[in-house]
Amino acid sequence: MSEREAFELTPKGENFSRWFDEVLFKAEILDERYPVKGMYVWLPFGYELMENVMNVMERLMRQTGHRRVYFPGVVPEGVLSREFRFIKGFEDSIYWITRLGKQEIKEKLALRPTSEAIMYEVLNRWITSYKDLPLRIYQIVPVYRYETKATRPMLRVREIVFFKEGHTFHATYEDAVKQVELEVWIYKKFYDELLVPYVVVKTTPWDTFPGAKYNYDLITIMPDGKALELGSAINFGDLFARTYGLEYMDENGEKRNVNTTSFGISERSLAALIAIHGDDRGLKLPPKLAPIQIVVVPIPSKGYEDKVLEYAKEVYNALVGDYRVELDDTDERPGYKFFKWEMKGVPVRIEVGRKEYEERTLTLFRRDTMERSLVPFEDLRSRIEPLLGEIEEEMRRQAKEYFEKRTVHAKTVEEIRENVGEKIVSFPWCGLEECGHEVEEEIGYGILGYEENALEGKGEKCVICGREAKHRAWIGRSY
RNA sequence: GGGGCCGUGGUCUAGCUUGGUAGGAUGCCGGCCUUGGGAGCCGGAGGUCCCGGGUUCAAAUCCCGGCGGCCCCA
Repeated sequence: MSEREAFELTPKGENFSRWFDEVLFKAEILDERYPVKGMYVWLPFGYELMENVMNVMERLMRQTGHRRVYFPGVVPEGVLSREFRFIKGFEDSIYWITRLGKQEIKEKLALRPTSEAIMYEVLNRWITSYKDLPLRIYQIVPVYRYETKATRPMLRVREIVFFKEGHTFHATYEDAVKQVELEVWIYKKFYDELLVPYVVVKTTPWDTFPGAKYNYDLITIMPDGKALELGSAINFGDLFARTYGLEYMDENGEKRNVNTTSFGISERSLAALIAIHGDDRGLKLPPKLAPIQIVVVPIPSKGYEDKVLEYAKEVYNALVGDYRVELDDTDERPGYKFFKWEMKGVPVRIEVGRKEYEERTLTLFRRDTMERSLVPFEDLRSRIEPLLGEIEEEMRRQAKEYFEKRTVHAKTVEEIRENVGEKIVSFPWCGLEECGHEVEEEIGYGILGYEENALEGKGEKCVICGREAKHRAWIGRSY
């Protein structure tokens, strides 16, 4: 990639991986040239975008009674390894601190791979009575996981920078069940706002997070046909609490175990947004999340340089304060600026040249459809709001179409085989473990999860045993 | 986990087979001319050739080891 091709991308349909790496760099989301594998520099534009994404989630979290906290980023080995089932899923991927300055350390410290152990260690002092429950907290911190597989920017990293993890504590199992339903609701609202399509599935018992009763995953599909896990809502029941001595006293003075859940998102959510909506010209950002919603580009011509620039400033001033707007008065040529702002996914561009100055009009360009329209200056403010809404609706429509094109419902194993790989395939499943395993063996991929009772009463038959199917299970390649 | 490709001014690269003056493009700085979809011309600055060791009169080039990056497959 040379600077000459600063605004050129490998076509997305030709090589998605390459397209994705290039767009992250050229749209100035990440600088991938940091000399530690799997760790990347977040550039200002990318950071602002990610902040906007996180703000959507934080708003939802606060609305539903979660409060932000901070727990330390290192944890002693003894605390971390107390729960064997827990560490089992992570033991190969932990970063250990084994020295302090020149001295060998007495007890190794781990960089947090997630924060359950760190929090639970302290929370048994916070929670003593039923009156302390429920407790809902979250934090946004980096977590470290030594990925042994090939790393990928934003998708498979060794430092997850924007890990937003919610942890909740409840008196009863039923309360925890309700909480997980709330978490799924939060996820849905969140990804609806990101314009990222998804399916919510329960994971199979044999693929459930170690130490969990069950968990729900949100799954989307990347342009290369692979499933990407977008988030997980986990019900631990009292399994974790028992290990860490999390107990409370109920109304009758009896000791009981706390029930806990956790859920989280990361920059993968942004990766999905970028991957699904971007095109061969770069990013396409939802108006609500774009760091710059509107860019004003003056197009000077001989003798009109000052007048055009003045007019462009007038346009800028009419919008600033209500919108995230930028006036690009840099000394570049218009064509260069067009490519640049399209790469960055700015939803609306306002072009202002001699013609617009003389007519007192504006040319509006929308990134999603690449269409231009001419409007009188007086109509600008009344036109811009509906336009941003239209762009969002169009992007939502495109996302739906995208998802439908990459999924299919199969009725037989043969049908699954014909489609899997290219698509993510759903199929009727009776719910029996042996039937699930048999599908996985026949197809060669794992079941991603199932939509619980989605097919109840629909008369569909399990693809293996032919009995009445209860669930719609999903299978396919995944990240 | 298996296989493959690669590392040279800020960026992308030529040179490596056959050891001998590091070349180009782009970007950057100054100037001129321009501006409706990546302009052009003139001048200028910018280099531990990823790191360590070895072979050699001589290493970007050959050998060994390490580090880092990318791609494909599972």
